[in-house]
Amino acid sequence: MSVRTTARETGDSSRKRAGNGAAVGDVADDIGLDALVGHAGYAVRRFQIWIFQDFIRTLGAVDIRPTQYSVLTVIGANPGLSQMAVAKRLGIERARLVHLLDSLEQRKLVKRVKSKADRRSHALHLTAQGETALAKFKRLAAEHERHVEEKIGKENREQLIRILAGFT
Amino acid sequence: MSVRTTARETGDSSRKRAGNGAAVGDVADDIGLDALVGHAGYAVRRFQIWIFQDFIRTLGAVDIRPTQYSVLTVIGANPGLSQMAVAKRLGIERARLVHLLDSLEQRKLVKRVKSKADRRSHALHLTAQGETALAKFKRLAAEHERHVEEKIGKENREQLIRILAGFT
DNA sequence: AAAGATTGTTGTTGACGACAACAATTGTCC
DNA sequence: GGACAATTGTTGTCGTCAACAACAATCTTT
Repeated sequence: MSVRTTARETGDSSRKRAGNGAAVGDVADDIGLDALVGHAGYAVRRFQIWIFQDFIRTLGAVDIRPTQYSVLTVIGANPGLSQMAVAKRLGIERARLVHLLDSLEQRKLVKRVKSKADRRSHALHLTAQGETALAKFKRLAAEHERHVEEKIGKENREQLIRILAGFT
Repeated sequence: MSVRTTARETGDSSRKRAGNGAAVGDVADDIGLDALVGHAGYAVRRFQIWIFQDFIRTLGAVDIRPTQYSVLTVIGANPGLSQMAVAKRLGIERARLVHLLDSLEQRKLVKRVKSKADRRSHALHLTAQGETALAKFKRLAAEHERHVEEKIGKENREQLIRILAGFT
């Protein structure tokens, strides 16, 4: 199967599958992906890379990465949560959350308050500075979301969110 | 594996947006995500993690990870490609591809043939063993794809692939 | 032929997920 | 009430992965 070709290296060769049209263009030199098309995971991975890069770039001025943003958002919406609760909600290891919070606390965006109900745990809160900062982050995140719309279309973005709502 | 079976309890309550329905269930204890809902990137990230885990698990018996599969697929469809061409096509660093190929070559699935046209580059080919192995991998990948269908629905999967076709 | 670009390679850095072990604390069971 | 198990935050290790930087060998350009 698929033995033919002398195919010089970089060279195009193989008249490929014209049916698709366009595609990334930037990346696609013109090599036939064939079997890779139709794999949901591959498309999702590539899209996820793109969307994260845009997020990081758009929020670059405030130096906030996607994971940090999700942590701040959850704490902002649910003040007093324990680290365990936040970690479970976002699907990240509590060990990883420690470093994330160390960083955010160092930047005075979050504070760990010793819980009196359970002296093992910390109640997480945004600082006043953290609140105003998060408001700014949200505006930038909204801008990023507009980039997504421009990229895949307004309806497609909504479709996407609807389809994947179960994973949120 | 390692599907942590959520223990009860987050001691939060705070009933929030119940309108969503279902959701992951495993993850969502009941903490309001609020602003996180509506962010395409977050949903995509969570979905991508799920889909990769299923892929890795489904192809676990043959010890093939998503990136390895994509490399084999591209080489199988375009024999003779250079490492640079494969890397560019898949959007991975050529430095990273070196290790990937080292591994695949060690397993006798791929061979690097010195190109006589350009003595800097290697022409990549599947070995005979690699061809038959890839056929098996593709059957398992198809099974994985069926898992995706079961998870999000047949039409939704097709919608997804259609929406993200530009990134493939 | 000299200067510059490309290819494969090695190495480093940092974000990230998965685990394991630990002290402090709480919960449970007898 | 007290021994034992479970939970919480923490530290550390390991492996994956993207992003760079540097390098030797080899084109390509002038």
